[in-house]
Amino acid sequence: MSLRRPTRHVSVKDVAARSGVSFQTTSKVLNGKGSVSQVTRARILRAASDLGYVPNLQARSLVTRSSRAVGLIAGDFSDYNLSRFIVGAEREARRQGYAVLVTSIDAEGSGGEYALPALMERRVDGILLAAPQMEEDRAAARALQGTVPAVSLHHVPGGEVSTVGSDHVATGLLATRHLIERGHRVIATIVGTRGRRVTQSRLRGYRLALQEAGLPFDEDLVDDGRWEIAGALEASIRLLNRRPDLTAIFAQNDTMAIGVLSALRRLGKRVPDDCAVIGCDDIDMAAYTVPPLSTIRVPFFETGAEAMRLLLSMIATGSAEPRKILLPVHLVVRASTGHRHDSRG
Amino acid sequence: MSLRRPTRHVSVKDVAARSGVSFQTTSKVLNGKGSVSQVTRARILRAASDLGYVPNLQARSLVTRSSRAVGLIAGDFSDYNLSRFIVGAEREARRQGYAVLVTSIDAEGSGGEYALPALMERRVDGILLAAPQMEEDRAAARALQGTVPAVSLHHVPGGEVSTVGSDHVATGLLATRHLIERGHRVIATIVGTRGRRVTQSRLRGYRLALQEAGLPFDEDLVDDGRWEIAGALEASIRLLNRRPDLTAIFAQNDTMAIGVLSALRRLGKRVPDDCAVIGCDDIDMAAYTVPPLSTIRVPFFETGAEAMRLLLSMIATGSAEPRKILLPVHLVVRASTGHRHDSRG
DNA sequence: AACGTTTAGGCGAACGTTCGCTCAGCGCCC
DNA sequence: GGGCGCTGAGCGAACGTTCGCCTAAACGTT
Repeated sequence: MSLRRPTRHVSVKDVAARSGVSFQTTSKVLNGKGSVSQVTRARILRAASDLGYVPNLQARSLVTRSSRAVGLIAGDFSDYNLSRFIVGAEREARRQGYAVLVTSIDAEGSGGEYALPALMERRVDGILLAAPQMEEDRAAARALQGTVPAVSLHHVPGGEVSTVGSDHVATGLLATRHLIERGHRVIATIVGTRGRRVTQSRLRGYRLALQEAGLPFDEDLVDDGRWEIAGALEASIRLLNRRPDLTAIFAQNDTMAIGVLSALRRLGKRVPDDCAVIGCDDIDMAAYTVPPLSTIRVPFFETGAEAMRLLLSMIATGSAEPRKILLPVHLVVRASTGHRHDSRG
Repeated sequence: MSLRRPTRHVSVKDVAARSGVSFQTTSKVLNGKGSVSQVTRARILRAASDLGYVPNLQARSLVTRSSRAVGLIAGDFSDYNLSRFIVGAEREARRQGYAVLVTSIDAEGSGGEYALPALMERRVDGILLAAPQMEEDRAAARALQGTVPAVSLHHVPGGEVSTVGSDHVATGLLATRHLIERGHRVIATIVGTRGRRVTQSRLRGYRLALQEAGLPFDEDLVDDGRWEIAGALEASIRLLNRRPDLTAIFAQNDTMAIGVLSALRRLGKRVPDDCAVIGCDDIDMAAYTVPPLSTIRVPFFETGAEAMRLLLSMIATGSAEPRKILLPVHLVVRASTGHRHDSRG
């Protein structure tokens, strides 16, 4: 009864003492290994349940050298997309009996240099990265080298880290192509933060679609909405000032699309008649804006699950060879892109 | 070099070997304990950094009997409110050097009976509950008894668990009182899931405000929006059918308020002239609906931080005495409740 | 009756720490 | 010059597991 600070938990030795066998035998029974007679097995199990025995996974991982825990380095998960991703990842980890240790890092990326060592101290078996603001963080990428298997939602400098994501180029392509098919010829786009890869890829999709249709690309039709409602609202106004002839706007996410709708309403423009709007992501709210928002559905939840699946398989097989997985996206048509537009170009 | 499955990490013994002292002395230096001469101290630190030593917190917690980790049992954290709460809690834990182990449980509450043992196996020092769907879960509450300090965001049967939350009665009161001050006399309310405590408390606030003003309470003015946009949309239509004379709607959260706005637009009613709308929570989007939504700001982030602070202090002091903390909410006036309404009652 | 083979369970060691005790050496004081 | 009190460092034990090896008894076989 040598008690230190906190109350002692019941250990395998306590169970052993109560059932009159060695603690190693107890361990065997509890893990279903070795050969133990029916009667002692029953006696041990009984004792364990009487005592309320809960195995100590920390002690176990000390000897097995595997914690069956993964670390998750996440950006702000009050962001809808990220949170869906995390839910998917957590669910999959749990399904496979892994614990998830989360550390979030701030928008400015502070905490990033702290997050990794903190997880390593806890001996996680692998790391899942979900913090887009780190995508150009070379220091973090280097720190990750040769530690533990890692999978990332975002790009990681060096290309040594496996990546799971959705096809952002296709996203931009499908959205823009849809507008073109609806008869639009002057199509603006509101992009997210310029430095981000997503932004560039979706923009590339946009240009590709224009090119396919033989439409010119015009810098005046691109503006920056900083991923925010307010940013997109202002960008919409600037765009319409520069190009009053535009008839459609592709916003690089649904949140910004809501800002666009807000701006158009304020300017007295009808959607989709005066101007069509399409977003990306397909957040819950997209179906309930006025008018309901056409969008490109991005499978965040599935991406998270898939990323975790990949990570756990890398842990299991010990494979370190980096893979890149892209999940498909698809078009969801709602009222904001309406029916066929009468091209006036 | 007795390597098992995964690669061996460098341990305190490796550092000791390289600097020619016993590993216990090395441990002392690394923890800043004991008395060690400057020169050996420097030598040890040098060796540790050369080798890239990372302490093993699992081994440490084995002997100290404290993992410096807390468990977080969360509902769906793609829910905005919950995610803000979690961000606040995680941030505070990190600030105090604690790791956070998350397990999410599904909407139906499945996974709840699994979550607790999973955390106990990992020997968390405390548990933070943030899964409103468990608020009547007696089995879970019992399972929590006498294990480890716990703090909850939601009510826990038995009242043995400390609770941190915001003042839901005040929320309903402030919202309704605001509408009354604006001159409204027939005020409807759209509630969330009926069984929930939040729902009941906010409804109580609503009734209190009516009573204050000498207005009658009418069941016909209450309908259920199930916390969802769609639910609130349907509820709004039912309400207006039953009571075409209503001039204001108080939705029990902003998401439902958006559904209300959507319904009113569909019915050709102007906001706030024909009908004023107020929500609760103050989600980001509230400022960008058409018209911008008046609401009651609920401090989710701060609630999370406060809850974690309480939990960690309980862990530190060993105190088990349950506390109830309520954080204040406040009114945010925007266009959806407009200016003074001409009472026609 | 002597010999393999299986079955049931014990035992020591290791995982990476922390902690408290011991002990040698040294300078200091009366 | 003997006792005292530091300082610097070592050592054994413990935390709660898993794992591989060992052994004693029981069994079946010619």
